[in-house]
Amino acid sequence: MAKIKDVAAAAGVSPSTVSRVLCNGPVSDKVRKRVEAAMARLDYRPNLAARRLRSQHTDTIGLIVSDIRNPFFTAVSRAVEDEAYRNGMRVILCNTDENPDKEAMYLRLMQEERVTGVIFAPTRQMVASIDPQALGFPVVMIDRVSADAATDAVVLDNRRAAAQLVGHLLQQGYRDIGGLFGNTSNTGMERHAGFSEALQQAGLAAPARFVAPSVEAAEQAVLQWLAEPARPQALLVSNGVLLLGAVRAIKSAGLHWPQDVALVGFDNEVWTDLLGDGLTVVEQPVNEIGRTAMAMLLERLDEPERSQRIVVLQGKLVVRGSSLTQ
Amino acid sequence: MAKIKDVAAAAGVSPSTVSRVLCNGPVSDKVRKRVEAAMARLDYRPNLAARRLRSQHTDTIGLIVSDIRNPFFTAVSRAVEDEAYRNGMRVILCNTDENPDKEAMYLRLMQEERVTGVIFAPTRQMVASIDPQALGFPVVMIDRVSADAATDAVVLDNRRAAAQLVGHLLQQGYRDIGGLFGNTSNTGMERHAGFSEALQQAGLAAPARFVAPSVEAAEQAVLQWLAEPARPQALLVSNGVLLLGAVRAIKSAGLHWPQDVALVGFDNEVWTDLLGDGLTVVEQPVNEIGRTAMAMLLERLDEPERSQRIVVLQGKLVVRGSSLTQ
DNA sequence: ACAAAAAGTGGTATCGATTTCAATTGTAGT
DNA sequence: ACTACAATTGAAATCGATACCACTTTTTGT
Repeated sequence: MAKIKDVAAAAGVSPSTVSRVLCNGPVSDKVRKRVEAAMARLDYRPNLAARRLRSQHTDTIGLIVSDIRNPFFTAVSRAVEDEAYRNGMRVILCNTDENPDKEAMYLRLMQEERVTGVIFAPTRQMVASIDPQALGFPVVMIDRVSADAATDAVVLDNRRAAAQLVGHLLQQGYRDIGGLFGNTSNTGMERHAGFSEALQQAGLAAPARFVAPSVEAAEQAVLQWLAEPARPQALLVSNGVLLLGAVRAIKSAGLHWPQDVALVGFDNEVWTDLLGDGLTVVEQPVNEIGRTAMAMLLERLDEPERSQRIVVLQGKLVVRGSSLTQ
Repeated sequence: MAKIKDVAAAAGVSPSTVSRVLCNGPVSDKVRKRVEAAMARLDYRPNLAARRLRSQHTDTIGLIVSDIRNPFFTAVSRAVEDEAYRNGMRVILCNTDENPDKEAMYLRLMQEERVTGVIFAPTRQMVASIDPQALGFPVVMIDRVSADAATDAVVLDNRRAAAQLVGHLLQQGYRDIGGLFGNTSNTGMERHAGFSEALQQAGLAAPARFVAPSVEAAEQAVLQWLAEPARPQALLVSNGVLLLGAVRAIKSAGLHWPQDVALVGFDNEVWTDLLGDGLTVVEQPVNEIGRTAMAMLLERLDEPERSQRIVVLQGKLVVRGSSLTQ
């Protein structure tokens, strides 16, 4: 494969000049044409490893999420990648499965890659132990981070969103409301806080359960909960994955919403409007989260000393049949 | 950030020796311990760009798909990444949106990255024009490739799967069967072929329509088709994305399956068993496709001269209520 | 037309690792 | 104890680009 020296020789110029053509440096039009012709003739491809080593910037960002199969992360990652490629950067995607060891391993890998920056959806545990300053690259946290975090971050207003769902249920006349939350992420904790506060303000109990962030765990938990005598009239579920589990549980118990149990949740996934009269959910602005995270990263790179910033986005309440008493 | 020379100095050895520790070369235990201690003390992280440049292998593979938000590709990509990281390789993910220009651009990028290999789900257009030999790295095609392709590939037996669906519909007594296919991928073409053959063998017409691979396009097409006087009794839809569009169309037309129109399709997505009595689909072995593609790539790297191989996997017919006449 | 400034070009060092080859040390056999 | 051979180690070259500096050529202003 041709290298820069070959191109230089073929075009009758020095390697420096070829490099300048590649990087849009100052080159006369005549020479530029000649060099470009030589590149085309030799089918030249600059070696990115060499370029990165010498120039000391990798134009690569890391995106660390729990599981790309979670539609929330799928959507965010697509937005991040589009924005990254648009800015001439590449993305390395890592799935941690909510496992702090994997998180640590991938952060280490990011250091070896000398990435320009990282967008990170951490577990609760990692949020507590991480020191973003010591990493050597800027980090923008998404999801799963409390509003007092010590890094740049893009988050949903989780408390408010949960409170909105509770408010809607109260308005529909429900009083016996249970909450199901993921036990590994900060997001779950925040949504739980909003849920509790809203119910307490109404003078009601706020029974909550916490499960591992998987469809199966949620299905199991909801099945059991619905079989108990003190089963709630309405269920609030803290994300799309758990919501799917809840749906499966309710169906396999032979129950129906909203008659037997009302159901509301997070994440407006493609199937939420197809089930019966639809599921009431808070929709997260997934594209905006991804785009904003990438934009914040770029701004931080531009201006390393700017003060840390947290962007709080609002969810959108989408009311459908699963929570309407009519 | 510490470099290999610093570690060498701190451990009182030469850079070569540090390198040998890094690469599991021959080093005495005593020295290895000393070097590892120095690495830990200095918080050393090898620079992957430098290592790649010198060693001439990047341990990076490219994964080029149309859109990671298509659940089929989401699942495949997760399988590929797991397998890759397990083998000490990294993955660069690219979304082409079925756009041949983007495909070409990303292939070029892969060359600049000097990737070890690529896993690629190409459009029909690209399949026709690409010369995998000229790329400089091995390619394993997935999905979207006909059985006579000139590269390694992992594909579903699309003809047979489509024929299976048709067979099932025939057995249920349907005679008026329409097919909806994506117009950009080879997959759509193959499934159409299987569909046509099966119906012709039964002496029946095989009305087919082709649309852009998006939910909206499918919804539009199905809405229109169902409004025509000669509307089919049963509809076969060629992938999960189009299937979602068909579901939306049937719902918004106020129709029900299987009474008004039977519906069968591809891709066993999470929501397919939640709608009414469920949708009959052919499930693709998504994990196996990803794992196999990665494994084939590794084998090819191991043995560049082995003869080209195509692995044909079988789909699994999952019968649900949407196609049962009872 | 001339000085000063700007633009274009080439030579060489360098990024941070691995590789190659030579040198040294250690080990075993007789 | 001496040779032969294996196991470790170090010195220097190298991967393929860019950065820096010096030099030449062109442009600009007066």
